[in-house]
Amino acid sequence: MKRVQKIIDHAEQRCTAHGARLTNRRKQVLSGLLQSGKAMSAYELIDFCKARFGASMPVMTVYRILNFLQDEHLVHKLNIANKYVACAHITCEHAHAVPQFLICGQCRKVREIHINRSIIAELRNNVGHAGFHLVSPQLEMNCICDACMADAA
Amino acid sequence: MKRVQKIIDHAEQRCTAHGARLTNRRKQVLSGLLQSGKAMSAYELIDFCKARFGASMPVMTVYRILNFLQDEHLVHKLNIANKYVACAHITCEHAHAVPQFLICGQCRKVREIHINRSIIAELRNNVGHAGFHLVSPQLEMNCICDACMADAA
DNA sequence: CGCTATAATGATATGTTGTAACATATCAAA
DNA sequence: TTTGATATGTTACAACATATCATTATAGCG
Repeated sequence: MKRVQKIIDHAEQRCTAHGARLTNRRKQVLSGLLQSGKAMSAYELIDFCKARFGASMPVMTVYRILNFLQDEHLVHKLNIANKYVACAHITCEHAHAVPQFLICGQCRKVREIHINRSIIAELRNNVGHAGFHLVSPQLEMNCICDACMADAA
Repeated sequence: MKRVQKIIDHAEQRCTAHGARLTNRRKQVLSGLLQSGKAMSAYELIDFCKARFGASMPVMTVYRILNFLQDEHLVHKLNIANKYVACAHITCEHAHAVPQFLICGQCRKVREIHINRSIIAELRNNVGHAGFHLVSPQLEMNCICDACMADAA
């Protein structure tokens, strides 16, 4: 799991760069998400960390840590599924791009892709005209993946 | 409340047109959402219907009806807020356009606007390239409304 | 019309997700 | 070493949602 360690190191640098601390607990939660490689609910994540690291954590702690990681742009919440995923591009230096999450309604697989800036600009424009300001333009889409599509046929 | 009645009638026509039944209970739920004019959780909706129509409904019934109404494209679920809204354009004849929901993180106000077809096309295109098919491209955005923005300043 | 199959609703219990409120631990700086 | 800030733990509960089985309504048919 060299890859995960590298990402964690990178994340830690990013945190310390502005005075936030990526503590052990926080590393465990982030590692859990990274190692599992998929979206998990807070409760699934607790089980996973318990099994993997022997680290049993109260629910409250996990939620707080997930919020912290979201604030640090290391994790996203998928509202459609009530699950959390590690950001796919933690190691990117450039400002974090806008993620578009594709969630298969059948098998729950999640794919994170990124969006053309012009689209974001137009959405942001719409929002402005309606008397709102965009906080986070993260998009989630109800999809079916090709595999499930084929199964259904 | 002539306006609501008109919308209900229209919705009923649309249902019967393909053999679905807009029963009394279902009308009550839809009317509740229309009359309140805002997004409500299932439990809020129960209270509202109770107060307005004296119609007390078990939770299960409301969720079933909300699902039915979503299948009929008469209601949308806002995943960010776990709330439900009546579709703003029930009476439109044309195929239902893609809604973009702006949700104020402060006061929870919801605004439904619509999206340029070119954007949808591009999103759909992205999705296709990633090996998924779009089921419903409804967008939800974390926003702050101008009023709350002003208050904060 | 009455019968029957199907769809809709009701009732109860339980599962899942998330937060409030308050206590304790940890660590670094004064 | 005290103090203050941040992080974590504990308990209790609120909010959201579904499973299951019973009951009622409705449409369609003979």
